[in-house]
Amino acid sequence: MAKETQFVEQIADIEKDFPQWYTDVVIKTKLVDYGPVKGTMVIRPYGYAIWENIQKELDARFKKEGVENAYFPLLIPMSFFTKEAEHVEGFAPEVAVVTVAGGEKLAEPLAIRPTSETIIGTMCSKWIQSYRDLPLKINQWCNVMRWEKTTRPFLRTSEFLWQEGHTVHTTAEEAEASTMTMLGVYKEFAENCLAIPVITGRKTEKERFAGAVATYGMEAMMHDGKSLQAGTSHYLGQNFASAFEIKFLDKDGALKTAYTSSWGVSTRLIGAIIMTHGDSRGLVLPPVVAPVQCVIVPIAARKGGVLEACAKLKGELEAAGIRVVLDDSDNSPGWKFNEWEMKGVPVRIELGPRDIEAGKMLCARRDTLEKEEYPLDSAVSAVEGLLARVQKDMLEAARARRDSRIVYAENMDEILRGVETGNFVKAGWCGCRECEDKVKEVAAATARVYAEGETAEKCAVCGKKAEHVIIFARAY
RNA sequence: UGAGGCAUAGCGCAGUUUGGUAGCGCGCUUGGUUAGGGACCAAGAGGUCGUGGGUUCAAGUCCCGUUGCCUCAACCA
Repeated sequence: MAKETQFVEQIADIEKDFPQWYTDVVIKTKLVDYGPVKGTMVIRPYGYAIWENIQKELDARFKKEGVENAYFPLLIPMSFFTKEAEHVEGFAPEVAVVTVAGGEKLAEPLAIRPTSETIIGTMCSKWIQSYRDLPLKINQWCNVMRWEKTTRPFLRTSEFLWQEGHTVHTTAEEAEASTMTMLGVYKEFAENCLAIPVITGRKTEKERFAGAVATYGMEAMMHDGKSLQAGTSHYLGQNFASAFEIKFLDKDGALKTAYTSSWGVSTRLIGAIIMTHGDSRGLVLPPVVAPVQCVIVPIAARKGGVLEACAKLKGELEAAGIRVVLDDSDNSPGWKFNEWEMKGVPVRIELGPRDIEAGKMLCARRDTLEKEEYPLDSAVSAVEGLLARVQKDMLEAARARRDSRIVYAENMDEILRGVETGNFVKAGWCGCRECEDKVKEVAAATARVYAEGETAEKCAVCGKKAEHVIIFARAY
């Protein structure tokens, strides 16, 4: 029997020690390394490739919505930053500030962007004069910095990569519609590309983005039943447009203040993928964003013809646009199986003398660990079909898992019991801040989003008339 | 900032109680044998024990200071 290595032992039982399992997997699979500055991460090539695939998929969707990419500066003058009162108040504690440059103290300190509403607002006010300039829809891919107290790779880091979209409109209705459209784009993307089922909805006042009129979020359930906010879309009303004087001359000749929205997803999505699909063997990556979709492991590679057959197969798959790697290193096959499983590669092909003789290949899928034989002469269609099935089955499995862990609560005890056992808890809520705070205090759970289209008789906390049904959960 | 813990080879750790030549596993290097679920044999390389001071003939070990990191609470995509 083969000796288990240290690494496999270290990937803890996922049910028992989920956060530790998560950190081990992220580091050991070489997605990231810790950066020299506390709370930062160095994203290694394998991890960055996932991000590139996410970017590619999102960019295609943004383009369909008429959104163009642009870039704005990293440093924001403090005076810009302080124009919107609630915004600066909300972000002040976590902003890093540059006070010295070129060896001299700066006359005005520069904030390292925690988000770019202020600088984009400033620029938009210069660009927009007429209703003909609207709507304006821009997106930027960039890094932002928020000086967090505790951090975890991908889920919460001091510096992270994201995209932030910003739109400017002539009317409130149009800006609100844009907010909802982008939320829908995120949901479709999360489910079809990342195989992560999400619940979208409006957030409570308490959870609202600083400076927004309304914040909408998408919430994903992790393996341990905790929620992760995987993306947000904000309707900003005229809050930023007023502060930054984004005005336009309308058809009727009147000078009007515009309405804006903003929306973003971050490298946290990579954390969401890991925590949604991963198992005790390591990563399980959805084929659409997997850096390597298929790995070929030669068996008895030194025997005549094996490596040649593997190379030929690789060429065919590559030509079909499949991201494929031939592992011709001199590690043992068993080692390679574990290594690539750990890295979450969706499909593995084992090809040895016996298969070549029989004109077959053995395919193993990462999500179910099932192995099946396929004829070599139709390898491309077999792998394409397998990748599509893995993608679909991963979403369905995650959805079934999540749906089985959504419960209803009538009172505080049930809320507590629900979140303690790793569930999303739907409960009636009167709408007051006191009840929301009490849930946090007693159950250590927060209001994630309103459950759209659901009603309840009374508030599960105070028993007064319920205004909404809300989803409570413990969150990352 | 409140509380607890850790710091010894690239990684994970033992050694500290009772001071006496710096250890183990994995990984790495070289050569050989292997190959359908983390192979085996042999030979190697690699550490001023986080850091500053003190006690002692002698400190990884005892004493004082200091720094960094981790977990929990508070803050958050």
